[in-house]
Amino acid sequence: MLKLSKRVDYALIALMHLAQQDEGASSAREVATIYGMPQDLLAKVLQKLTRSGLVVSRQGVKGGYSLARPPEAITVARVIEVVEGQPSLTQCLTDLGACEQFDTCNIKSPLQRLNDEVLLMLSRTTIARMCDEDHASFAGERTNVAAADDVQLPVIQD
Amino acid sequence: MLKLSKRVDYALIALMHLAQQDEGASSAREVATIYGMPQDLLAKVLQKLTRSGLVVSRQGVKGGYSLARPPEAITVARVIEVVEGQPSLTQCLTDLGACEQFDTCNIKSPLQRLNDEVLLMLSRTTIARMCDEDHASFAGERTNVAAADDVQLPVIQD
DNA sequence: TATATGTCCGACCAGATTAGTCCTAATTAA
DNA sequence: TTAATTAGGACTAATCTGGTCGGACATATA
Repeated sequence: MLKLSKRVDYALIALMHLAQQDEGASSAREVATIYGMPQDLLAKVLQKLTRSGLVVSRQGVKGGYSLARPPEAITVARVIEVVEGQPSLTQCLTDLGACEQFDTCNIKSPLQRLNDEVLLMLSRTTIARMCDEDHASFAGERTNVAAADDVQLPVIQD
Repeated sequence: MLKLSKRVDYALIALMHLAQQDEGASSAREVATIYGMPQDLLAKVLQKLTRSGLVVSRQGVKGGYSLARPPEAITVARVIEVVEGQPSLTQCLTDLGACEQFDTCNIKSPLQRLNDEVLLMLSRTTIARMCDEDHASFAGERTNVAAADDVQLPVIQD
């Protein structure tokens, strides 16, 4: 249903957290416990982000992860690509060989356009922008999402 | 990876086919053989489309399917919703209960916006428009799809 | 140097989802 | 009646996803 995987969720949450950390690295465990996600899985995701140069890791006792570049330079499109591969609405847009059957395919071009538009949108959304939007949701009334009756609004401390 | 399921592909292909059929119904078998897709699976998809009123079916020997309304009135968003449920980028946007862990969740608002934008785009794309775009792809050069390295940034027109 | 804390990474498992098949019933034109 | 067709449930197989485990390596600090 067009869903992003949990891995991408975790990646975005973690990246936003790192973006709001002024200095010093955050360990996978730290981030995992704050947001209530499985530590091992998050660690894997962070490793992928590390290998592809979005974050840097430091091993050892005071180790952890921190952003490798300013949050303005990390797009959602890139994060998705790193974590779960090149995003595309339909198979035949990526593996072009598999489409033999569809000489008569009539949805290639239209879906290509849709795909491009989505991709454009995803690459216009950076981690920095997401941080802004998250904060903005506090300022205004609290009517967004769910029954946020009295969700203890945690101000990210630094 | 943001992929649509095969069912949605089949549904869109079939709907475009029906849209281009001036009169008379097309059987599932006919459509399936033309586009090389498994007949039973397509049949199931068409049944769903029938139940939700996008196409009408006629049983019996000369039976088949035809559009229940003009192709301008069938949006991709609706097709996805019918075939695989309400599309949403992330789980917590649909089942709001599952999010207990994330009081501290920082991605809800930003993803909500992204989700809305994608949905808007999907509901602006109708079967009629897809037919146009498919035809346009013949007129122009045949270079689309595939090696579109530098994605021609499409300006959203309305 | 020893140890605790941390990253790195591959292997593995279980459950969910998806694609696809098969079979039977009901409907209808010829 | 017969053949073609939709309707729909049951089932299987393959794939994907979320999550876990175990071990190797790195490093700050006592």
